[in-house]
Amino acid sequence: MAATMHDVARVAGVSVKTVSNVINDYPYVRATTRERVLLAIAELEYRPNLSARGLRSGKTGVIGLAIPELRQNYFAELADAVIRAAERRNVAVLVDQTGATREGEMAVLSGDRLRLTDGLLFSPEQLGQEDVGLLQVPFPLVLLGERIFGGPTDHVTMHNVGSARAATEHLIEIGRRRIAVIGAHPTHPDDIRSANLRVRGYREALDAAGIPYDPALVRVAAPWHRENGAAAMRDLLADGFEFDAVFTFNDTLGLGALRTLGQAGIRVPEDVAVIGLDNIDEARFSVPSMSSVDPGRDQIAEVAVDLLIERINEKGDPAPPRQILADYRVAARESTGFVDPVPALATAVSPSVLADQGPA
Amino acid sequence: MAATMHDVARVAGVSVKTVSNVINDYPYVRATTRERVLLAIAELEYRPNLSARGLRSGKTGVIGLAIPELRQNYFAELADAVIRAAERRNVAVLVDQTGATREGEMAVLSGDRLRLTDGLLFSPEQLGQEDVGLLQVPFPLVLLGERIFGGPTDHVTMHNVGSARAATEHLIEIGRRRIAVIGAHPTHPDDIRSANLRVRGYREALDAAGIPYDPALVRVAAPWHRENGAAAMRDLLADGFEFDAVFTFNDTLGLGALRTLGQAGIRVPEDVAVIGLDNIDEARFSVPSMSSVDPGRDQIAEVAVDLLIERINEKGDPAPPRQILADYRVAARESTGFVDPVPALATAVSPSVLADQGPA
DNA sequence: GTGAAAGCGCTAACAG
DNA sequence: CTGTTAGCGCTTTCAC
Repeated sequence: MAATMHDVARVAGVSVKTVSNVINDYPYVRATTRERVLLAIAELEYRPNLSARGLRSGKTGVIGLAIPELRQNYFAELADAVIRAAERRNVAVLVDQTGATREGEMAVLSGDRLRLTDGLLFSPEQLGQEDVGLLQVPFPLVLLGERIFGGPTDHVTMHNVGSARAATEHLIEIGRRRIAVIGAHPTHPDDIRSANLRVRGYREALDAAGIPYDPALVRVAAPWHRENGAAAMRDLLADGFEFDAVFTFNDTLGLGALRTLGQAGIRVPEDVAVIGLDNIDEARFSVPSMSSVDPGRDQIAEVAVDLLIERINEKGDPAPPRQILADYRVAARESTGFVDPVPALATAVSPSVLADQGPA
Repeated sequence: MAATMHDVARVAGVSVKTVSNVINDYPYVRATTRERVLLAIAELEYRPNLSARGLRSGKTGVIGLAIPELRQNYFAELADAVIRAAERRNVAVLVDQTGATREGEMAVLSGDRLRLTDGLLFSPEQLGQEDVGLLQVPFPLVLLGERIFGGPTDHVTMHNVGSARAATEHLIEIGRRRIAVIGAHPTHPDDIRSANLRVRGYREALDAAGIPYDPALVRVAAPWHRENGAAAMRDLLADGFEFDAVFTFNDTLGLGALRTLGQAGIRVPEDVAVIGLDNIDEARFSVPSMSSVDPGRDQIAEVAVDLLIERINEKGDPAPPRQILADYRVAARESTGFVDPVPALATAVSPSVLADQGPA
């Protein structure tokens, strides 16, 4: 049987209260007493029972992270960043996969799958703006991603319009004019999900450069998987190959498009420049290496964990929901004619806080 | 304040024991009573407090998974499989990253980072055979990977020798004779870690086919990252290019090697056939797609979770440690001259061209 | 500075 | 079949 606090107290010749004080860094403990207690702890290899602590304090020190699937690179890297951020704050992370299904995402919000967690970071992939009401849950929740805006919870997300505009501007800067896009969704024009936000950023860049918008260059691809990037590129080529650059709405689509271009014998970046968005690790290792926009994933993880912990510890009336947009930057690589930079490092954290709740 | 069992009992007009019985599917509860309790639970939106349950029962229903880094594809896919397997058994998974450091791995074993978990799945990357003693820990532990063998705990691992032999045999079957290897480690010949096991499988296949072993074709690369696969391939080419196939000890090395071959203008598979090991998702999407040996990751996850749960629930003297080897199979793709199996895709591409989105 | 004692919400004897 | 009750190990008033 593992040692309990009472055992420690007995061995150290003090009361359990004193042991508790030592463990919880209560300042008013005489140094010699503290020493004796620590000795007893070491001797007995005592470890606090976290279930008991959780029961007593109402907090477990664990947060949940609900994502579609770890095998999608983007989410693996997000989970990595979240776990690191949480660890720095002495919090553990329980990872839940929704399987990218609507039922999975609803189950997470119902709280049935919440296990021993104080709150949840949630990155939906199926739920959309029309489900915003489901975010009204009886536990601390921080929303990630670009599926829903203006909900009742804190929300940390990349800057969709800005990073799409940056990607497009990068292609324009290297002299491209016929810039295709892969990853649009066939949705209502006023829908604010990320595909449309990225189309908006793309058009803003075109407008600013005085380049006319050609709907024939904007291709649908959903979901944003490699197969669909490859297929969309095949379509683009079949339709007459009248473009000199492609902006794919994520890196996975871009890697698929690169594959098709390679098979078709089209040179990248000479004939077609390619840029993605997400800056997943893999983009550095394709042939050619792929330029991308880094949407500030590490920063998103840091901020999201901070906000969630803040909400968990919040007392009294909850503060109004906040939306945080991460900083972004272009990572230029071979696919847009740059030599690979030294590996990118974590950027400083200076999130832009949006006053209103409008979409990014 | 959230509802407790007592609230439910009061509303349903029964005792807490009955509520507990209903929740825990105790069979001997009258149907009408059960109905009344379920109604009260729904009405109050009651959720059991898992800290209390954990304290009482000594089990939390959570297991830990300690891996080097989620951003390594292999581990993301492993974690994915583990979480799925655990979910089927109604267990949650807390993911811990050791950062591929010795300190991180030791910290995990010390139990200091164990939080609310009933046991641990541990995949070391730094600890080696000499650290086998550290695996003697006071909590249920199941070892994964190929760093340590013969330890005091259950161990689930791929079949290193067998899958390396299968990879080599595959190359021999398509007519290759000068088969290089990338990924050997500069260790003692009697060391049993996976690099050596894979060299052994390679040699077994050569011997069986009557092909002489040429040490000049066996290249060191460590760690098994893309950069090192690319570098080893550059070395091989620089040394005279006297090989017609390469077996890389994991897929990541293989993708690096592919990159070098592509840059050097060497045709795959015509000039050089390539096969990896791990069968990560990414292997299906390189150019050309890369053959690999599937080491049975899903099976490893299933079995590992089963063994761990079994150990957690074990009473009395522990059974002796077991070692389980997973089944493996070759996934033949373009890099060894096979056409890809049709990729499973879920495309929603009716209008390939997006309708105009209105003014920007 | 430290001790005594209550009780967090649940499960599992045990009694009926 | 169902109710009563005693803790699980910890934190936290409240005394001293």
